[in-house]
Amino acid sequence: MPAPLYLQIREILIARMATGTFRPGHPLPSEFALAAELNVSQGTVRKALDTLAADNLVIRRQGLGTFMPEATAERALFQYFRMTGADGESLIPVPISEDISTHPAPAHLASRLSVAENAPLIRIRRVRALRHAPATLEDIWIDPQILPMPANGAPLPNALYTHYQRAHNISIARAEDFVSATAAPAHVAQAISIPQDAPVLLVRRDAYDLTGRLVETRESYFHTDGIGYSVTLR
Amino acid sequence: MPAPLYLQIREILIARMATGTFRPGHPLPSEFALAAELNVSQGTVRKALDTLAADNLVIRRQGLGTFMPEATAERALFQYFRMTGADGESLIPVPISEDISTHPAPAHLASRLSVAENAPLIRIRRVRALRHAPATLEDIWIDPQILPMPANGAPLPNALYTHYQRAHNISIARAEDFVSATAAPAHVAQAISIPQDAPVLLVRRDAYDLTGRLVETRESYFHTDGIGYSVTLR
DNA sequence: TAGTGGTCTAGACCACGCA
DNA sequence: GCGTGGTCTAGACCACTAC
Repeated sequence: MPAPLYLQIREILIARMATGTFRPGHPLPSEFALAAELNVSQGTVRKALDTLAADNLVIRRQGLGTFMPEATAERALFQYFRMTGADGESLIPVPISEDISTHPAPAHLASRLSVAENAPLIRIRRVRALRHAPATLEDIWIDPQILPMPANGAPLPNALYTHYQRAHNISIARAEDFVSATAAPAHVAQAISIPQDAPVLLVRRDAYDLTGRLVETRESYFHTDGIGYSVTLR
Repeated sequence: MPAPLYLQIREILIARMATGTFRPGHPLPSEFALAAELNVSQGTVRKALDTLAADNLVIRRQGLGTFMPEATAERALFQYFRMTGADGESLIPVPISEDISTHPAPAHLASRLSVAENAPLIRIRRVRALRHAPATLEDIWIDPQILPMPANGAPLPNALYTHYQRAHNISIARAEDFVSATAAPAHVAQAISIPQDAPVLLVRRDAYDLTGRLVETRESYFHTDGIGYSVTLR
């Protein structure tokens, strides 16, 4: 049995976003235009667009159109940055330092990123502040085969997802977080000025693009003094 | 400007679930029956039901009907228990001990539960195992004015949300989690057999019913050895 | 004013679960 | 076979945005 029409339409639209037929920040064709082109009714296109909007893969604005989302810093913050104050107040991370280098893939990351053990991986290590104090160290690992990067030298844009989208037309569509508690390793403790072995949050994140491909994995350590990972369950 | 019809219908249906007109585990009237009764088209009822289904407030089953969800143990696990293994494997908590008592509301909880400081609150302290080892201690706080409980004595059902729904017709509709890392307090360390001050996850949860009222707040400590809090962001 | 998405309706047919 | 929700269509009108 074939998939329902509106899901077929959905996949077509996702493919067009993934391949660059539609461009981030730009409107998609109108519902009627898509319906005419794809030989379905406008209601079916609407249903496909509604499912995409529910997954934050498009943004609908009455009177304006349906837009492919742009990976702005604001969007990354709102959608993917989950750290807040104890009362839910939103926090803004401020970059302190950043270091790009290449390393052989550690065993526990190689399988996650589907590369051979010891294959070269790019590692971005950065320290950021929350509430004017250093609070997090992150290691971001990417496969240079998917996302080439200046291994040394050229500065990196503030929001990485913006870079992925602009330079490589890779849009982050979904992230899986795994949150645990651990004792701060020495390099983390030193970077964010806390005692070694102090309790810290460790957030492991796998980020996937529109085609479902894993494009980045990161390990973020957070000092959780009046700060925590917030999420709503329904 | 009035709210759209389908949102008005949505609120009516929520109210009927909250007041017991619809019963957990039972089907709602069919789309056509509701449409006829509420003087709207079947399509409008469908849209209202779709938004409810998206929030897990009803369950739709083709050929059977649309059901008000029952707060079963399985459902509580699947929907609200976020702890998994490092590879995402789901874990099942096994009760080890449970203790019900009454305490004056601590300051930091009184405001959250909207009761006076030192007003009597019921506290359920329980210890549970994951993978056959004690792994979590939880303190669950409720206002006896909302959810009366046998302060001492009578045993409690395994799944608390089941009890809320069966005995008081209160369905949990939404939960807000705030996850941080902390050093294990003495009573936690002792209960789950880890060294005092070992890093543990602390999950603070506020749970709301169908009317948006906060009915429970809990603080859960987890030993995160190969275990973590998992969530997908879109 | 023109064009977009948002709401609402009406009706047809399909897929599923059960008696 | 019957009743349920699921899909698909067609068309009308509203609300918002830009020009």
